[in-house]
Amino acid sequence: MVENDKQTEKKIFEAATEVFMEKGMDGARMQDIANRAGINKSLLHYYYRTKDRLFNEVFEMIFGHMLKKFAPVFDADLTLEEKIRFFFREHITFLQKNPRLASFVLHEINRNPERVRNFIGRIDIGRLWTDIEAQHKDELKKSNIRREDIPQLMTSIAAMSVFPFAARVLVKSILEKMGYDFDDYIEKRKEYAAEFVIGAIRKEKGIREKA
Amino acid sequence: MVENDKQTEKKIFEAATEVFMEKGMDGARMQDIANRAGINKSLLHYYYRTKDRLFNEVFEMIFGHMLKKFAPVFDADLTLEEKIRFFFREHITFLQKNPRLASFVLHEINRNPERVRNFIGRIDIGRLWTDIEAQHKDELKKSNIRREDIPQLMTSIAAMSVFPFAARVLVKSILEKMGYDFDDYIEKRKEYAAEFVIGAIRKEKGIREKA
DNA sequence: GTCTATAGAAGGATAGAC
DNA sequence: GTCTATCCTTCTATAGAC
Repeated sequence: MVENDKQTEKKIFEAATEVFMEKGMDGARMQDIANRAGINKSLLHYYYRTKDRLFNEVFEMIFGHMLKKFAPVFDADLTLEEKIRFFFREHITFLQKNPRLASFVLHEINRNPERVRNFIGRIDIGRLWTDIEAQHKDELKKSNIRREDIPQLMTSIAAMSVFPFAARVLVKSILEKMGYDFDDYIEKRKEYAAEFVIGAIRKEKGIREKA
Repeated sequence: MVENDKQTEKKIFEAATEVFMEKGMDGARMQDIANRAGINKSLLHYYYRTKDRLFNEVFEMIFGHMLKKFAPVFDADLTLEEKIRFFFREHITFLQKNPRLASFVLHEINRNPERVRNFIGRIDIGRLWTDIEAQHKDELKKSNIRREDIPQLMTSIAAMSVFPFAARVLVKSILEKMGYDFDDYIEKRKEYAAEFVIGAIRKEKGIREKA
């Protein structure tokens, strides 16, 4: 049945996504994936040949999905501050729905650098970069952000959003021991992170004007 | 030879630390560890019984070492701003010397939450927390930082320092494609991160004074 | 396309000689 | 304490029936 083919392949892919996200490539077992998909182990190989191929397809999907979440930042017709608020709202909500994603991607990236380079190679980052610079030339100048500071700023923004999820278990443990609720903390972070970054940027201007 | 006992045990421990940091618990092979230590596989079991025990000892050492790096923040006789500058200088330098540490710890933490809870259980976090609050009561009030914002601030500080290393391969790939040097970026981050956070905090005051 | 059975390899762990 | 040899389990992958 052709109907069933797609069904099965999809079920396998979804089961594999779950298991790989939970255990990572090295910790995942083909048997677990088969069980979760409700099919036989051999079928995995019938559809995907090897564990490696299956993992690669899953990883590329997830990593691509994650990078896509950054896209609006590069073309939205918004001011820099609006973009920052927009980004944190969307991105943290995305990670909220996929709490294991950050940790999974970071681990697998470091485990196999080649994969990342392949991926990065396919993107025209130079283009995105100059777009950002062009779009916000005035704002960057007003905030006294030099070209060489852009990597610092970009990674700081990513850090504010990703870290709480990447260190989820640790942060959650500590917060709960102090009587805070993790979900509530994340919800509040959408706004906090935006104001934090905007404040940091405004300050660059302030300090240098005084000097 | 008693001399050699310590020698061997230490060599094993060091080799294990390297291999576990590189491959993670699931990806590490006892054979690799034996090879790197220049001894036989059986000796690993002679000294550490199982892979699990060996891993646990390594993990506890690394995790403990990492947490210790946060200690000065809680008792140093410095102002809040001085502490922030001190922290980033010390902590980023520490991660610079152990570039795989962040990624390793984050992965293993999420893979086995129980381990973290054990560890956290042993620390009197409540005490540390109230110390921080007491030490900087006036400064926190001046910057209009409410008690409920402390988790946001603390995780933001950790994020600024840890993220570039946790996402090392990705950040490095992108920066290099744009003509930046990663090591240079990290070196500059020691100061950038501090000023970024201090700016963000000052701003909380500013915004609310205007309103 | 899906299953059962099994090959084949790898890895953790132990026994026993030295 | 250290090595060689080997056991035993687990896991990926394939062969072959239906």
